[in-house]
Amino acid sequence: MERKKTFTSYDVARLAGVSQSAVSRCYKSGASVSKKTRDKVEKAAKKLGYQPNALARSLITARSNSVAVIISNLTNLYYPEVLAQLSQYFSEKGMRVLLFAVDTESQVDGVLGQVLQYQVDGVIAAVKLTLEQIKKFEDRETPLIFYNRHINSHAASAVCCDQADGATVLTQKLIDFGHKKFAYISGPEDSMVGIERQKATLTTLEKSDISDYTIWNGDFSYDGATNATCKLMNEAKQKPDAIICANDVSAIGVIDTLRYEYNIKVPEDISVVGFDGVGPATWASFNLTTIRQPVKRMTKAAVEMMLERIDTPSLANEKRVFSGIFIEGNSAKI
Amino acid sequence: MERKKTFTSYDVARLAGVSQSAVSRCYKSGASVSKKTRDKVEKAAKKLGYQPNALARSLITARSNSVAVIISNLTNLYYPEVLAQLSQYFSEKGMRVLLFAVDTESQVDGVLGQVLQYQVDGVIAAVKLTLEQIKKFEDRETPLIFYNRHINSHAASAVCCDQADGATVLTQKLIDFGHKKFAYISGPEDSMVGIERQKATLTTLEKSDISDYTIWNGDFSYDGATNATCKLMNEAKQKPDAIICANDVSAIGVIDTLRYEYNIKVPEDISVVGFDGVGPATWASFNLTTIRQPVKRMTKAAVEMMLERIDTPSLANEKRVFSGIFIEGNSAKI
DNA sequence: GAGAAAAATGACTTCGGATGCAAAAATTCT
DNA sequence: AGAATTTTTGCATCCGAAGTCATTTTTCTC
Repeated sequence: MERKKTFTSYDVARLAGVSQSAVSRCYKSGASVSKKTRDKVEKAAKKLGYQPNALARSLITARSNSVAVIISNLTNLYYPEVLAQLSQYFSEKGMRVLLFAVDTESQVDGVLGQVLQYQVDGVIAAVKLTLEQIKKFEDRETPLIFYNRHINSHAASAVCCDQADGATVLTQKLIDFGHKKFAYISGPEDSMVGIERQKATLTTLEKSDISDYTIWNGDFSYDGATNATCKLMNEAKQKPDAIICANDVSAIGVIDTLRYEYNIKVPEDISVVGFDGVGPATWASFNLTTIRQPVKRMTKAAVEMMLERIDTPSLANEKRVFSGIFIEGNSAKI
Repeated sequence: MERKKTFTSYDVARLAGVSQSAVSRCYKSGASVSKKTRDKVEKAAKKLGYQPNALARSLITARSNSVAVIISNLTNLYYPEVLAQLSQYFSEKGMRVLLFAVDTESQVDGVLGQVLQYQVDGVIAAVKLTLEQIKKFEDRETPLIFYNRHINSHAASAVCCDQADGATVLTQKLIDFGHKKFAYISGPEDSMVGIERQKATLTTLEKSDISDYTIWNGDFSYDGATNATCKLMNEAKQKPDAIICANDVSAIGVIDTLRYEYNIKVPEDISVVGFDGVGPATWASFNLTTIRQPVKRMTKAAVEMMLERIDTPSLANEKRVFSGIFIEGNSAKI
């Protein structure tokens, strides 16, 4: 495994007849270089196809210009959009994204070591971290921003969509319309987002003295929702007239199952609502009534907060909470 | 911007009462370290929360253990799955993914400089590159593997799904069933994949002396397909009895439009087929008849080829072409 | 227990670019 | 033109871990 033959600043310097420092300065904005030297260097660099070695630079400047993005479940339909946006915005700011896609949140711990080793300037985590794990970043003064995960303590910054608010709005609208019997298709038990949505939903129901609801275990997935729906239809004593789903993909699974397995009309017979506002939610087959998360604004906020904190590590932690946008589709009578 | 206070191998060495070399050796498998020293070092490292600096290591070893993945369009529904798999497999092999998500392929050129600067050990490109761009990687002996893009010359390795074969199978099945009048919803003009599928489709039709087909411009997207379908239904002299779509998302757009805008039954009145085998294709609403790309096998192959070439840069270029899998759904009479 | 072989260790150098500093060159001012 | 500035420039050093090599320690053999 012999070293690759790439050119270094010394090669450029030799060819241009200047010192290595001069070459280095040509790649640093605001450095003092005469036009003559700059021309010589640029010409030589071009001739050799020279590109500065970002690793060497990072080693000395202690800035890698890269950010780790830790995402739990890229097949979730919601996250790819988030990732694309983050990547886009960071790229515009001259930062690179080092992707850590974990299958299950249990893999997170193994990944964190890697994250630290790569000397990333910051971390965006769309997974849960323990306080201990958070502390590791704190100790290093590496800014950490959660995406759609709160942390009880104020140990880290976060960008979130207001899950509770969105769920409340949705539920209240269903109640106001006159729905009486509810079912809730839940997310995975260990999902913070799922728990918040569920809690807000149930609270809202109970505030209106509605106790006629059942909860069925989905897991944010189409298949999970399908199973939950079958169970619901087979086991529940009476059919609900509204089904509130933990996310859009679940809602889609529910709708499909109702329509194609039980020949039930949505929204005529049963209303179904989701949460997220993913692409397929707008497809004519579903035309979901849902809460859309303002992904662009959220990711942009995350990137901004990150850059601020990289420049000024002492900045206090901050949480930015965005309200979801109610989308009136045609999957619920509202 | 003062330097972050992280511990280095010297700190560990001092605390453990050994030399820096000893610390370094403890982190290299197969190095010669006595148990006593190793224990001392491990204890000290743990106490300080020491993590080796991957940048410094990469600088001296000329191996960054990271791979650039350049992807054009993460909102495409097909790519997130690819990215998740790549990330997963690379991670298992101890490699990191540096993500370069470009919006349009015109952004690629700007990104390539970055890719090189980061000293990635290899590049997976799901975008088109010019021969000149390819040559840059060749010059550096950085392995380059295309994903679902051919390059005419043998200048680079590639992992592809056999677009032509898949399209041929699908088309032939439709012909064999007895469909006579066809429409094709195309992909973007500059998409290699789209062109190959289209060409194979048309060739197959013509081989069976079918000239009764029309082509409508989609762009791999739901909305594009919707527009194309409306045009088709409004402008075509007679309705097709089969619509072949450049990808699954288009097919879904077509089905929805036919059903909800024109009240046409699929597959009873018109057959619709797609290509890719994305998640939503299996949803009950669509139950698409399609060709599924074996994404797991393809990404695994890409990762394997990459690791081989990183170890042995002199390896000849190689193309691995996988056949798609015919999925008989219920969106086409076949 | 002496001698030979093997294993472990640390001093020193290296990777490639950035930067402080002093010297040199260019510019401005008397 | 000469002095006083200001701008450029190059030398030397640094970042943090890895590898080379000579030296020391341990293990093994007879």
